[in-house]
Amino acid sequence: MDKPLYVAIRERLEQAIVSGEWPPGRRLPSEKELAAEYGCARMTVSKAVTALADAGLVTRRRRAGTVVAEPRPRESLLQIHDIPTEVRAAGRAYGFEVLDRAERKATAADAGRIGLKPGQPVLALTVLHRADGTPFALEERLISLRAVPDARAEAFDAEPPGSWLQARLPWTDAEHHILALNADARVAARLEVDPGAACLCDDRRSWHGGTVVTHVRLTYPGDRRLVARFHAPGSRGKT
Amino acid sequence: MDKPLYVAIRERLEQAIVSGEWPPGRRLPSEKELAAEYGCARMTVSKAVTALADAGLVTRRRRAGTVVAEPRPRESLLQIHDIPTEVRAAGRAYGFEVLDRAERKATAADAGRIGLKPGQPVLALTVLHRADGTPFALEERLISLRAVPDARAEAFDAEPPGSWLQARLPWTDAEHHILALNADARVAARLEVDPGAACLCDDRRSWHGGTVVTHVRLTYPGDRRLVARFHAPGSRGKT
DNA sequence: CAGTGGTCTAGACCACGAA
DNA sequence: TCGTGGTCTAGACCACTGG
Repeated sequence: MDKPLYVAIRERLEQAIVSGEWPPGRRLPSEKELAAEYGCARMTVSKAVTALADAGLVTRRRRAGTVVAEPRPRESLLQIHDIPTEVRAAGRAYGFEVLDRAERKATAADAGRIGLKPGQPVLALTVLHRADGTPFALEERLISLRAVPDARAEAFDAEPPGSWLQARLPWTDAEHHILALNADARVAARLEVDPGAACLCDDRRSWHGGTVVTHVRLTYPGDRRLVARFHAPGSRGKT
Repeated sequence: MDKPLYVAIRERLEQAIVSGEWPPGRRLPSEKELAAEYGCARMTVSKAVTALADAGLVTRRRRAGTVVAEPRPRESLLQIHDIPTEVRAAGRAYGFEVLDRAERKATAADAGRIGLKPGQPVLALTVLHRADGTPFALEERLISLRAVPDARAEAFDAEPPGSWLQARLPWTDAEHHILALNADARVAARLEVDPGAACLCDDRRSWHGGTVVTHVRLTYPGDRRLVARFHAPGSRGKT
């Protein structure tokens, strides 16, 4: 695996948190205990736990120790952005259907969207996400089959492509372009909104290491909110 | 100031970079040199420079050293989001006008927006930003006068309030809520778009340390894009 | 090859704040 | 009070890569 020890420690802790094994409020072992557990210096675990705190997964206070943070509000977090998780977190039933699927060589238009050279094999998918049966988001995705050859054989019947991809090839970098559009007839029909209604588009490109993996355009009804939080580098931040 | 040494070092380097004193491509002193310069251990400067690299201000390569990064593309970066900078970076002439200004006790509606208790003194501003004379964004801002008493005496004739605030009380945390709206008559008139046109709203709340400083709603014509980039914690990332 | 950043160690002192 | 995290040291070895 070859990854730095502090990354491995961070991932193990992260896994315990996101899987729910350690629920919000659960206290983590102290740095000293973690150092003993992993047989390393305290600074190494400190680096791992500090990264979790920067990511907002845990809260650290002197004497009180490090505890798993309450999950942030119900809105879509731009950083995470797994639609099934988002819908279920709002207490709604999640469903999806693959409306269209095509495997092809990237056209010039595709190439511009995904950031690959024309001619590279891609998988194009259109997916509708639903919450309590109501259209929630329309997803138009391109997957680089060079980066993810397994996608060719995947039916995407158990999991939508975003979640499937995240499990196999988690992104290391993502770029979102966000814009507002008036719904055209096609989008209005899919999302069951009035033609001309303002919709929010999130064009997202994801990399794994230096490789472009996927491009997705998510179109939401306009009253949906995207939420992004930023923490100025090096500052201690708010409570 | 009592701030940690690695923060002080990061800020000094950051200052040299954002001020343009060290232009893109300029090589920074090596960690060893910086450690000698500041009279501290190499790990301390390493922490500072690593933070700059995480923020994308510099790129680091073994043997080649650390160099000031090329500034990222021309679109609004959600993390930075200074409108004059954004407009000028696109090679357009920037202008703004304060359309409305009122000092008042926070109403219940204000309180919800800015995250303060009702009755706290706030300054409410409406500002129109222009690029080459064309409306670029409509800004509706609340400033906490408890956090920024100087704002009461400021005319905002040289600088728009966003830039002015950033210079006095830089945010340490920011939360953006992004949504799409159909322009109502008032917004359409201000932005000179058709009524009903899709507009992009960025509702932003900013903190300095634990204190709410300001809330701003920026409304853009829908074809404007907001761009956000994320780097997964602990990963090495793309080129 | 040699210099750079990347990681890690085994200590240390201190400030904070819950008990 | 006293355990916790926050910071810092003065070394170390290694991987990578430009010259």
